[in-house]
Amino acid sequence: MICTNKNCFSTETIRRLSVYLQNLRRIRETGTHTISSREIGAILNVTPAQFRKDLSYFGEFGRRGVGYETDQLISVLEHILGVNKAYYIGIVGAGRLGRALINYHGFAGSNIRVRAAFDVDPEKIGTVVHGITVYAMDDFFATVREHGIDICVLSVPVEGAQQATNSIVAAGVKAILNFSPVILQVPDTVYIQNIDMLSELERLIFYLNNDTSR
Amino acid sequence: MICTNKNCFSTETIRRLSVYLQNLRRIRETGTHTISSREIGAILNVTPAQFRKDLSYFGEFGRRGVGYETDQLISVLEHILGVNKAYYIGIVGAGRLGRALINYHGFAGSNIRVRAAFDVDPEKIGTVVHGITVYAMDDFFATVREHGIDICVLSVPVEGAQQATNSIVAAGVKAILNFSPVILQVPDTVYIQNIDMLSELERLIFYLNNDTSR
DNA sequence: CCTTGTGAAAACTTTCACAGCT
DNA sequence: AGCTGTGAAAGTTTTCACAAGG
Repeated sequence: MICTNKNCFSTETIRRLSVYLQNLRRIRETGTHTISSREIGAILNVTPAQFRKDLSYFGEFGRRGVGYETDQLISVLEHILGVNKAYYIGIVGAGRLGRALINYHGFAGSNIRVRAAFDVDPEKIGTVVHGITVYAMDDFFATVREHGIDICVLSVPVEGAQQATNSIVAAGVKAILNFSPVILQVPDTVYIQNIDMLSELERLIFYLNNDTSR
Repeated sequence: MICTNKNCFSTETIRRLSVYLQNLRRIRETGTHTISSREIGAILNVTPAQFRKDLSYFGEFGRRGVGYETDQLISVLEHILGVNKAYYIGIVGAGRLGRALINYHGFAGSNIRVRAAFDVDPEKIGTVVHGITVYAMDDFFATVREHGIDICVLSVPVEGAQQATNSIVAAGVKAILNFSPVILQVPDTVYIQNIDMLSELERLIFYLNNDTSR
């Protein structure tokens, strides 16, 4: 549950808004100028009512009898999410996963920019991966300042995850995307999203074992 | 909502059980033989009641006045999730992300084994990445049979995602972990979990912009 | 006749609070 | 005294269904 000064809505609403945005960008490429909640629902596997409700927390953006204008809907979503300005990412942990993320193609078309990477391994420090320099964790604080890092992606091994998190918090970064399979302890002024591949896979395994016929 | 022949419970329950399992394995390493729901709750940021409720759908595993035996709890969770036998993974798309996943360290200690990778790029086909051969998508069907692939991880670029999914479905694989930012269309006999980095980051950006003081 | 926006209802999930056992 | 297991209550999210508008 999230409450702004205007309204309260589900955290899932925000996740879905981002999914709507990404997919509408792709839909726009196909030359679709107008789209209804029913059409969006069919493409994104969401009920039309869910889509309309999600938007309703932020205003009225459609035309009755017609639907939504693709362009307008995209700017509305960008504005709601706040992604109409650039955000700078620091990748903490320049192992295989970290290096893959530096060059992640899915950020294309968004305002998210990877600006720096960090590691403790002297072999990696100073190397340049796809135009991004790998800095020492010792220089973390200064480098975060210098590059204006807004969000850190944590891709270090489990053992170092909490310690790296402490550095991130100490440097004043308020948002962390965590790929390590640990629950990080942070003050509640810092936002965390966890991406846990193992638990997603184990969930799939549960489904395979329990034909929860849908 | 998931219903087996015994019981109904939240899909979130399953996700959490997997998180409990991973963390209990780590807790066991520290020599903890007994643990209470209160202690687990503090470590994993879950209410003790939530933990007990999650388990209650599957039986009674604790001792009143004492707590849970770590070893026993781990086997119970492995058994519930069905991860006490090995599962074989095929990585579809051997780009940067795919290659990082082939060597993903987080699978250590689990029964999840990467067995094969696939790509359409002739440059990549036939190469061996950390002991895993990259096969041609043309050989997908046969290779899936040969290696007994249970789950496919989809790490191809957006443009090829639906087509690759169609091959996966046609080959009879019933579970997909999807890293591409598209909603895949599959028959409802196939289970999908989506991992969408961009939407997780955009959610963090929303939080940064709306101090939803918690 | 089609589609949006939305209160109200339904469905689902979490938390409470306490009986029951060690 | 301390902790589990759980029905019942509270809280949250989704869906329904329809008024209002093009």
